[in-house]
Amino acid sequence: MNQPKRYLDIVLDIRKMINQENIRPGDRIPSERELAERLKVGRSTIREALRSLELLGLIETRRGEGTFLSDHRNHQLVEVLSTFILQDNQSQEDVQETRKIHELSAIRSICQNDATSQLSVWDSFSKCLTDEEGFLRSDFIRELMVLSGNRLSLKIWILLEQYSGHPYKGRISSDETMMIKNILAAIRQQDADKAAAALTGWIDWLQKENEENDHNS
Amino acid sequence: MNQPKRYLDIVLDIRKMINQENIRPGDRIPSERELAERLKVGRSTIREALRSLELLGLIETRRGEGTFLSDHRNHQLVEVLSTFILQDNQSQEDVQETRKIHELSAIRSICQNDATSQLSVWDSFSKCLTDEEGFLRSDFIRELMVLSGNRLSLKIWILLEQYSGHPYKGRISSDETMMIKNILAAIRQQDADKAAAALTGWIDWLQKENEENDHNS
DNA sequence: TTTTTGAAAGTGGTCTGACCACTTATGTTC
DNA sequence: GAACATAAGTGGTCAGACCACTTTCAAAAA
Repeated sequence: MNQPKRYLDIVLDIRKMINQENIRPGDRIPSERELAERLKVGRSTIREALRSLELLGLIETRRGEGTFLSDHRNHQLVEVLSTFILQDNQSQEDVQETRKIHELSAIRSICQNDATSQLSVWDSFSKCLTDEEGFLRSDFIRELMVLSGNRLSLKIWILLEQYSGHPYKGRISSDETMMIKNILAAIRQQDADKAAAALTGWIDWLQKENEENDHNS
Repeated sequence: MNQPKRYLDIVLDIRKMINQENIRPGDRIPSERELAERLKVGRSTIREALRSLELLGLIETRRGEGTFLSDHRNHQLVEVLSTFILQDNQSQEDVQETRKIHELSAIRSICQNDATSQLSVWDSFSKCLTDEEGFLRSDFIRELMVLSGNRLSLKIWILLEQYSGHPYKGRISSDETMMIKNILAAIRQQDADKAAAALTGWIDWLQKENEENDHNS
């Protein structure tokens, strides 16, 4: 009777327990030893279930303190999945392009925000531009991703940015200031197509820049 | 100094091992006992890492046979996650939206292909439409993702599609045939904006459809 | 010879008990 | 009352032991 995985039942039992005892995100769940006793299984089985849930970002464990129900917004699974997905996808082009996909979608999304959100967006960016000292390209793009409001997309972008060799390292040059101002202007006008085009221009320009640097070095 | 989780390192070690030894989906990976010896950790630690990967659908374990690398198409991830996470609106919306991002980018990319590629695209889709029996919505969208040529984007999409509860299950109804024809027409005209708009229409229509079904059941 | 059988080896599944490292609560001392 | 030391509780890890199951392969049977 191929007895199907005990730890999977445990996962469901734990979920049921969380429901019944009204455990909320951030609360502590019973200790491993207590769970083992209550569910009448070994502690190792409990741990296998918990580790799975932890990898999914559903719970959080702190040594010496306990196990806590997470507010599963972490999307931690992306990090692990990505290492598996990207393993055979050495095609750098795919990574670059996918990163661009998320960036362009983000700026389009921002353009479609309502006016009040629009205002805060403007604030964030113009503050960045005036602060000439130490403001990096990656900060600008990251701000873009954050403001789009899609946290999953942000997480994916962070990973892709790392995997594609940090294309946005370095400070914003005076040449680029104009491009960025064009991007901001398009956002202000809520013109998604124009903003996307302007951003594409900057990204491609940067990429060419990076390639030249790679050649020289 | 909070020693970072050992089993997470193991996950990465296993990934590296898979890479180095060129283990392909379907192949067997070393036994738990061998992994424990090679990585110099206890078997229980190995198991915690493997259980996590199993829940993610990245590997498959068969008692008495061994552990096998899966072609990440497994369902249990969705089942477990949905029981935990379905309540959380924000993250669900993020997943849906991110999936849509990849779909729209794919269709835009296809529209920008050259004429010869365009032709084969047309072939693939029209063959799907004439084959009325058993042609599923997911097949159409998947074909879209494949034809875009970005394999990384395709892989991410597959995961998101599972993670968001298989929104494209079911056959294409006669109502939808018209929408799809509009999409194909836009592709033929290489009009990216039009194609994206048409696809958005279909996706949103489908989403509304799914929500109604959920209410009824 | 070919087929059947069955014991052995190998694998994942589970349990137990023992430490370790860390945090929190408790109580003691100053 | 404050500072410190101790104990209790918790997750992290390990080793060893069975169990259930599959595969293998050599011995026995046909």
